Amino acid sequence: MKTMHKEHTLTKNQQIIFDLIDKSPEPMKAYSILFNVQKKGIKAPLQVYRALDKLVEIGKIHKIESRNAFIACHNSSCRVAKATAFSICEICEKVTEISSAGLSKYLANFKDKDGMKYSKYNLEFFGLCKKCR
Amino acid sequence: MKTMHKEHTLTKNQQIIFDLIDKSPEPMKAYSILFNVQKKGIKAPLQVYRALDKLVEIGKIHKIESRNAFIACHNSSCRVAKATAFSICEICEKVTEISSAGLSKYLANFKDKDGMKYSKYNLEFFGLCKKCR
DNA sequence: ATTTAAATTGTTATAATATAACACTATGTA
DNA sequence: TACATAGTGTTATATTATAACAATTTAAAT
Repeated sequence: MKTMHKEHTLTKNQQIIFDLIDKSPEPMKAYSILFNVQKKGIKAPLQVYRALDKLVEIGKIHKIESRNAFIACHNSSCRVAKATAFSICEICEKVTEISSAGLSKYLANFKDKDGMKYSKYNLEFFGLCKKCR
Repeated sequence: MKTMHKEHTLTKNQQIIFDLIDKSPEPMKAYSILFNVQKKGIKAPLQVYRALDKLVEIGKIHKIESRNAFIACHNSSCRVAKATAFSICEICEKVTEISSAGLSKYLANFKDKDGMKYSKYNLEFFGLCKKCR
């Protein structure tokens, strides 16, 4: 017993789909994932969506909401899908996960007018990446 | 000539759809909007989506990306759909536009690791509203 | 006033994204 | 073993969104 929280051992489908997304240089859409894993025996949308749901839940991947696409988590500070921030290039669609202690601290401590705090958030910045400017 | 920026006079379809969203206490989904405006002669999804696109573009409404739903803008400080922030209750799905000078200033000035600034962003906070706690 | 460009409309069809329902299988654990 | 929980495979369907094209309206610029 050495870890605080359970290590999620991925199931076969979850592992196949995670590996694909993790290798991809850009966010992947569900049906593109489906197309790419059909040779591995995953034939139906639901098999993909179920794996995606679980992978999002345990924080291995994130959904880019404005793009309906999924990206592997490369940010140790996003505590299990609770707090995510991305930059998105509006020309080339490159997406980068933002890893800023300052930003996550600011947002984690943000209180609205009623004094309410929110432990979970998703932030998407839009602009032009270096290449596209 | 008294205003700096053009006043967008809404077209008939845009006005019908904006009025509906503006009256709604909660974000509305496209096909729910369609159902509600069919009696006014708007019969096809595209007519709805085109009006929605335009209303989003001119900042009269915002899209709640995580919900695929649309809400009227009640925040004078969101400069034409460029910078939006919402709180979303995960139980009752109540959505509130956040109007915080501090937050918008912080995000407008946020620079990533490469020193890049993003003028446009969308932030969605999740939690439980007062009623649901 | 007439022309022209730009935006909007109406329409049919279809693409893309996502879930319901059900029977079955694997896995962990009491 | 038996029980609960999570995952699988499958078919069907629901939900969200856009393509393509012809017609019409609007704005503004001669």
